[in-house]
Amino acid sequence: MSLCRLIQKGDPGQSRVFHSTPATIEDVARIAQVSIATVSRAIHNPEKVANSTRLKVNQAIAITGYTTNAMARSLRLGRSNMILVVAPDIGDPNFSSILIGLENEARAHGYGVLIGHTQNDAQRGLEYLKFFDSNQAAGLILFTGILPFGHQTMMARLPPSVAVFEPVFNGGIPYVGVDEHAGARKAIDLLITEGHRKIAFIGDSRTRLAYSRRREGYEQGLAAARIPLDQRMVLEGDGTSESGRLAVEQLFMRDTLPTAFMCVNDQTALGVMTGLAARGYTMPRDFSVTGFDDVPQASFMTPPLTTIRQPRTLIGKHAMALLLELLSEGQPAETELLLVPDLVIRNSVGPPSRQWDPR
Amino acid sequence: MSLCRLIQKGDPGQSRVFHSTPATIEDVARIAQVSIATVSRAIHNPEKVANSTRLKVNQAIAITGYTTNAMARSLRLGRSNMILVVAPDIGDPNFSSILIGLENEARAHGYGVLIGHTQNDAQRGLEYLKFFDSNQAAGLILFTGILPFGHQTMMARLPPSVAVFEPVFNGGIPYVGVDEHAGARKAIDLLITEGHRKIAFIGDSRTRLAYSRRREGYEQGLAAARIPLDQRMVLEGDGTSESGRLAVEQLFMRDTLPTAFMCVNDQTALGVMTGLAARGYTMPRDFSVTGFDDVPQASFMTPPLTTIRQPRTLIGKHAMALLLELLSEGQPAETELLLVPDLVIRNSVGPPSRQWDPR
DNA sequence: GTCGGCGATGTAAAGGTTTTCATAAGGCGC
DNA sequence: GCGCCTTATGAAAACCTTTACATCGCCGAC
Repeated sequence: MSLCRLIQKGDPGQSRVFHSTPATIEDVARIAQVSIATVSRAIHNPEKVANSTRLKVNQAIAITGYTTNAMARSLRLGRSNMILVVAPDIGDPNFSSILIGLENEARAHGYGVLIGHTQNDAQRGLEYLKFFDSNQAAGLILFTGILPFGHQTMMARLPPSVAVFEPVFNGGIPYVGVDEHAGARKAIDLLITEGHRKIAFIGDSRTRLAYSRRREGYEQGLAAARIPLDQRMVLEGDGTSESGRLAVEQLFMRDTLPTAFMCVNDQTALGVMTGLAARGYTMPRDFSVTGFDDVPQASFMTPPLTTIRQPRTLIGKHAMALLLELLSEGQPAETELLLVPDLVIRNSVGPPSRQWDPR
Repeated sequence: MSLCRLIQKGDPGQSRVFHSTPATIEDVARIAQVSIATVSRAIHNPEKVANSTRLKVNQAIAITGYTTNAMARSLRLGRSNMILVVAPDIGDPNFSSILIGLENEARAHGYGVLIGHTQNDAQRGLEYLKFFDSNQAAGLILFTGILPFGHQTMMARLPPSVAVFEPVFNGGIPYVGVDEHAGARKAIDLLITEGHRKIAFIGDSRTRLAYSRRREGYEQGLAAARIPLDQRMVLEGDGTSESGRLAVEQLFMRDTLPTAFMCVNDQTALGVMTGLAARGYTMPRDFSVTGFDDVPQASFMTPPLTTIRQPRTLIGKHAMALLLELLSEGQPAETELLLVPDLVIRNSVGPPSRQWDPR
């Protein structure tokens, strides 16, 4: 009779996999002839039950195909095993690779990944907070440094969070990203090694830490090579390819042209190359160009772009690990984790053209 | 005294948003001076409570900032408000746009989107089934026509599912995707309109319905223009750019060359164009090439690829709508929903070169 | 032989919700 | 004025788990 419920529930003609109602801990307890408390312990604190009992329970679990009901568990425990990942735009070319890292790490620890995108709409960002209010998510990954709700007001209710890819402006939120300095240095050092001395920096005036850090890397690289910084060579765009094109136009209106363009990101680099191509120049013969990020299109540009690759999947992995640590320890081991990005050499960098640098 | 718990729980110096413990339905009931049953009804079946009572409850909800605990709700209801989206590879260029549509539609209906990727590993696919066993997800969206677990065995336990982008081989699973026939017709018709008569089709021999349908579209287009089908013009690749390059090599070894290449997807088209460029030809002067999908790189190819755009976001939206309908109605309204894709004209198609078509 | 302590297990409460069933009140037809 | 139907509400069970506490038996030390 201890088997009666199982049989009654299952489809007798089929194997155990085809229950209409999933088995509960009670089914397991009945078959193993123990109490539900023991079953729970056998699962989550195996060292607390006798070997013989554990064996019986495991057999019963195998027979019933029991899986813990996560809803009941979360309800009881007061926390879920979901992590919410919010991005302003899921379509961001960087997003999916980071997501892979996030998801892998989460899954390895029994967590699920929930996604949301806000389209930069604070209202929509707020909607996602309900996942925390209603206990459906335990932690938050923030993409692109944007707090998806009003800044100050909401800090107090903010769940355990980790920012990824770009730090959150002004927040005390742990951050996992790339060592922008080191990356920028790799780009500028390459250009200098190729022989360039007049190197323009096409920046991004939006207040993102990442961008100013890349610029600092540029300046440090020049300084290290004892090349004086020429402010006329530093232009501010907004990170779009259009702003890259505009920067080229501006430079051509002046008397001094650079031999190379170091761009704050790949989009800008694309714009720069488009602008130069429109004027009839060929890269890297006439000008050298570097980007930053290594977006998927980078290898399809003409010429394929030499750039700094974001270790996206790795960033995701570490960010999730940090968040899970935060969740269990309460305190993050570190508040900022920077990974050193690699230089990807393609075909947009060469020695300076004699035409512009007749030295 | 009805307020005492609220005050005790809240931080008196702050607004209601900063509770340490979230309000429960009981807090609301106490403040509104009604039973918890009434509160629940006021929220989910407003027409079942008196107007005056509903008002009291709503005020109490506003005061407490109450949000239904989704865990408790799901536990009680036996179903969750999460939809699992599984893809073999999250990094797939088509994935993120579809995801946007999926997520938007889900959120609009109070559902959350959970993601998983299997890397084509059935074992990992199986792991995701636990989300259903444990009641954490109510429905499943399958990406790229792959059932992430062994085929036959698992069909019986399969949760309500909708396939997206590509139909699931042999499964009775509702499918939302693109009208491959219509799309292929748009490509072939364009080439024919430009004057091409000798058009090669570089296919994908893998058994995906999508691919054979595109080929059917190719054949129908030829038939409609009364151009006899030349089997030597139909090559089978495997959907990779490498197979596109190989197809070019094969064709050049024969006596008859086409004037245009209709490719089963953009990757193949990229390979074809690479192969042609390697032999010194320029598109579209010497050859015309079309793709299918409009992957993000398509506009960065040389020349920018004329292709058929998958209405990805729309597909996602409809797929999620279909799944939610399935969840509430039990039966899908339709079992296959095909959206007509648009032709995106860029610069890889022109009139046939005199060199190959001296007519 | 008794007692303390310890290891293994069971009992029961708690977590927050939805819903069935019962109750109560109010309105209406006769 | 009575009974019946309807409408509004409340009490309590059920969903499934985890865990604090209680119980029980056994071993070793005295």
